[in-house]
Amino acid sequence: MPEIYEMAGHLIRRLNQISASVFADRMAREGRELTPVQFAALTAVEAEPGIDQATLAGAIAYDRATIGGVVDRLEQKGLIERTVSRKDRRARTLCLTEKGRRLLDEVRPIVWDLQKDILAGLDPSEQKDLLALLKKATDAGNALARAPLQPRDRGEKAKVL
Amino acid sequence: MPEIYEMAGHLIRRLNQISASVFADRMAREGRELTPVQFAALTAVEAEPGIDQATLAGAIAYDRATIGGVVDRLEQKGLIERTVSRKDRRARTLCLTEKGRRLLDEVRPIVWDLQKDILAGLDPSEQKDLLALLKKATDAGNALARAPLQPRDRGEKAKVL
DNA sequence: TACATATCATAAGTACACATACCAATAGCG
DNA sequence: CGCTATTGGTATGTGTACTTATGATATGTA
Repeated sequence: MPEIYEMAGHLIRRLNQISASVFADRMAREGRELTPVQFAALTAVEAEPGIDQATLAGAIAYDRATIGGVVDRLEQKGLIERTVSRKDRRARTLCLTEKGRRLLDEVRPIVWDLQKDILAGLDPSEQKDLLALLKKATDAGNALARAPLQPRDRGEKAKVL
Repeated sequence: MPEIYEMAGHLIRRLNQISASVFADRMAREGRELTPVQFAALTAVEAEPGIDQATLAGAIAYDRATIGGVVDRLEQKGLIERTVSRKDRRARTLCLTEKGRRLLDEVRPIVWDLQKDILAGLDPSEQKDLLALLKKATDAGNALARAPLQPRDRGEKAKVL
């Protein structure tokens, strides 16, 4: 019987913990206040302006209820604008504000750069292997997650505007 | 500039999400109500009866404040007993109850078995590789986490009883 | 022994992450 | 057109996961 320290679940949780910590530390050091989800949400809204909350949730693999709160905070910070859709009065259409666009442009290179710190203990070839294995495992396990990723067509524009 | 879907942070989060989901689903199917942390905590208390909360937190790499809540819930379920230490009146000594010991014995094989479902998309040799890389990356990044793992000596008995 | 320092647990506050249930609104179908 | 099923967002509740602050207690040192 393996110890928990050898189990997949434990190791994955630990690495996620490290990853979140690296992200938070780096943001703090850069004088930014942005969480990983918030960054992902901004990125997805930029890629598809006018996206509604449910579609956004699927695009970054989060729960609908969770995204509600995330968007609340992004709106409070003035990074995102939320308007009732004209096509579907249930839906909230999301767009970046000027401030949001600017912040995203500034933060993106930082987030990109910090990725290497997460796996700093591995040499480049190991990093590449790990990334490939993570990709394969997450693709295969996607359906098992509570909030599966709902891949979006690259060219797809928001249908619900 | 890579998309978020290719970034280490995103992939790690997704795999953790899948891992947590597999754990929860399996527990529900087996008619058990136990979260991953709760399982880890029970395991650590069994390995070192009389351990205090801060040491427990270090042993399974959780924040001290988080563990407080986890232990609360385990105590409420009657799986753990919490008593003020006689050696140090600040510390709370933790021990499994008979019910806790029984539950742990029943659940352990299930948790062990479910690990393979988390990485079901990978073939055995890839699973082995991924596990090794995860181990190396977490060991190397341990100090970066907010709640680093404080490895315990295998034979070490609780000093604070 | 007096005192500064460190440690254990808890409290309060923020932010996820999810389940569940609900309402408003749309969509599919006969 | 009316009925039913589905969907988008929110509300509520549970359980992490962390920060910062506080009180009680230990500990090291002068």
